[in-house]
Amino acid sequence: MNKRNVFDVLKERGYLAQVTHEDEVRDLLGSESVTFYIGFDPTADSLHVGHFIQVMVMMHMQQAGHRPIALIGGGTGMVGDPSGKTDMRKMMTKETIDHNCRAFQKQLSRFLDFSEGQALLVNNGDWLLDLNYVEFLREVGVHFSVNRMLTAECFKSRLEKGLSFLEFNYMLMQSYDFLALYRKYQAKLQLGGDDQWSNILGGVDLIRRVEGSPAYGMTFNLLTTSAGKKMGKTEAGALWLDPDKTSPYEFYQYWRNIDDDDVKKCLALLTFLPMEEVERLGSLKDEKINDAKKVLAYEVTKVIHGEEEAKKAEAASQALFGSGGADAEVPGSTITEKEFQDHRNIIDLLHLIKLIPSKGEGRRLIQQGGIYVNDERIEAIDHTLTDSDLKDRSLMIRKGKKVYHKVTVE
RNA sequence: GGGGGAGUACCCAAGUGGCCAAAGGGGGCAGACUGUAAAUCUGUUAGCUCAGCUUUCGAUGGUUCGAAUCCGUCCUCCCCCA
Repeated sequence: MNKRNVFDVLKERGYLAQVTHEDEVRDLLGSESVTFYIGFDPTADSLHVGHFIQVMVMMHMQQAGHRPIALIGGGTGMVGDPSGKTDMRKMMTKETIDHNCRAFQKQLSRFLDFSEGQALLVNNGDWLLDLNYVEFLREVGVHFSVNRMLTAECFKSRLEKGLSFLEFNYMLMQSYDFLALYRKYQAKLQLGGDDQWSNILGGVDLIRRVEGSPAYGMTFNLLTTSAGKKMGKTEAGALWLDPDKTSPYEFYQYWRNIDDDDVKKCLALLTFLPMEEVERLGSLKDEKINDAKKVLAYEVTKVIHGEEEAKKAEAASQALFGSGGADAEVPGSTITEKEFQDHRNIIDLLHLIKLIPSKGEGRRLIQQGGIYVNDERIEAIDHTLTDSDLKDRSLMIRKGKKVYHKVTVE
């Protein structure tokens, strides 16, 4: 542990948003192995890039010799965090939550070393679900001032739109998590996205009051674009870590196409490249910054999907957009001879391979000149494909400028 | 529990008997320009067998030649009072 203080690393890379006690936390992280935790609520069956920032932090921390606890919110998920949300969350069934928890576990174990207790994975359902209401109120509830809670930033938007008592309790539950982890594993530090600030403070205060011991909290910047919007959104919704929900190719392409202004930030937050390299790549201008985007896309894809998938995605992108070899694995689908014969009409085929959600959309696309077959623009909405369109039993369809889809007939 | 208000397409939001598949904005998609970027401009954005038809304005049942718009019931949410 002769490395730099991880606190400085996190700060330099731009993760830090708020810290409860900056100097103390820095000293602590520099002097001993600290057990810390980050919670993940199982709101979907895969983590997405928003979560990934937190995972990156955990990796940095673990590399620096600290012990991460990944907390999966099997208990808090039953309530739903109202922080920053404008609408009430849909209540999820217990089955869904369990299913999502397992998916999270699987994904997290790819990024952190859980062997020999170097990192822990716990589920707060283990202690939250069997709580006795009155006991909980007496032990935890007494320490919370409703007056103060109401002034918390995280409830602000909900005080205008409505907030149920169920969700109002979320803060207490998360605070109790911290206390439980403190007691069980001596966790002294809770990390989280900046939207978790109020919830984290709740836990820090609770431990200080109940145990009379110091506890700390620290939040990280959310992944936003330079325009301030949440990043990691695609037309299909979030950018998922699950390759079945967002393919490595799509994933790679997302980062390849990111705004110039966001390149440097993403390199720092989402890759392990040394900061000198981040600085160098991030300061490239105009066309040159495309090189930085390629590095970014490759590196992020590598961390999440592995080197092999990253190379494939890179090769496919090169083949489609550059001058690379044509035999790379480009995205596409395989159909049978019969399906091809039955869908010779271009719109039918587009619909079959799910490149368009409806045939009306297909007509519009063609009328606007957005569909290409083997690099030739399709002009008529009743265009019919022939066998001679098949080159090597396949044809390349392009939708718009960037969506490539190779159809192979078997 | 009493009183008031609201539920409209992916989101916000106009529309209060026919001219409404429904203004406007956001977002999405496509075209132009580019650097597989951003900004900008243009078009488009319920479905289908597309100059025609079908389904949509919280749910359901009515009134009417005709309803997102009127009436009844129900559901959900918000505000004020208790």
